[in-house]
Amino acid sequence: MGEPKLPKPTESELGILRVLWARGPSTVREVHEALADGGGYTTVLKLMQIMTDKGLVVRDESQRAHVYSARASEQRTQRQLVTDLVERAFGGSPARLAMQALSTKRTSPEELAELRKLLDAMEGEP
Amino acid sequence: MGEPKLPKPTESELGILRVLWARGPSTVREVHEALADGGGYTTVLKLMQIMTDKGLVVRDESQRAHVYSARASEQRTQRQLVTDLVERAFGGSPARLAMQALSTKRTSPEELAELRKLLDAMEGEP
DNA sequence: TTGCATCTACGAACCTCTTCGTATATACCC
DNA sequence: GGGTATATACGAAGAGGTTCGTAGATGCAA
Repeated sequence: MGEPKLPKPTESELGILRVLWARGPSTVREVHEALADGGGYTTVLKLMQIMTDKGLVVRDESQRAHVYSARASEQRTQRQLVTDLVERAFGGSPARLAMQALSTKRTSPEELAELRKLLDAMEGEP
Repeated sequence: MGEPKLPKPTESELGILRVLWARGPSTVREVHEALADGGGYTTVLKLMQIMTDKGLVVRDESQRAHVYSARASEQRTQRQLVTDLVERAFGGSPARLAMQALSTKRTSPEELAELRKLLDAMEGEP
C-alpha cells in the first residue's frame, strides 16, 4: 500500500522533473522555457505525455494548458537513484559511495558540519 | 594529456566491468559464467566487442580466446558515475549525495569511522 | 583426416529513448 | 465570423542499446 513503484526516470525526464521540483506545478510551456537545451516545444510535450503514462507526473487538465506536477518528491527520487547506483557500482555499500562523493570535490564547512551531525546521529542510534 | 575520456558505461557494460574488476583479465567465457543473468554467450561477446570499440576494455588477442581487461579502474569509473549523478540530480553538491546515501541504509561502525576520518582530513586541509 | 568443441565475427531484429513535423482543437481579438 | 496564436495528440524517424542466430575459423582428439 505504500507508494506505487515508479520507474527510474531517464536523463531527459530527470531534467523535466528538476524543473517541476523547482517551480512547482507547471505547464509544458513553462517547463520548456525553463529548460535551456530541452529541444523543441513538442519534444518537451511528448516527453511529459510519456511521463504521465509512466506515472512520473500527474496532469491537471482543467485548464486549456495542462498543468503537470511531479508525482514523487525530489528526495524520494534521489533516494531511488542513489540506491540504484549503490547496487550497480558500489557493491551495495552506501558508505563507499558517500566517500567517493566527498573525495570528488570540495565541500563547504556548513555541509561538513551537517555530515558530522548525521554521523553522530547514526552512531547514537544503532 | 591525462587519460582519454571514456564514455559512461551502460547498464550491461557496467555488469561486465564489475566482473573484470573482480576477476582481473578474463575471457568472454569466464565473464559469461560469472554473470548470472548476462544473457547468452554471444550476447556477452557482442557487448565486449562493442566495449572494445568504445575503449572501455582492452583486448589481448594473442590467445585463441581473447583476454579482456577493464581500461579504467573501478575507482575512476565510480568517480565518473558519482560526478554524473551529482550533476544530474543533486545540483552539483556531492555532500548532499553523500547524506542521501547514508540516510538510505545502515552503515557499519567501521565505515562510519572511515567517514569520520575523511571528514577530519577535509577540515584539516581546506 | 575427420569430426567435435569452442571461439570470433557479423548482421538482423527488437526495444527504448529522443526528436520533430503535422494535424487538429481551442481561446481570443478584431 | 474569421484569423491568429497557442494547445494537445499522433505518428514516424533516427540513434543507441540489447539479444541472438548463424557462419566461419581454429584447435584437438580419435
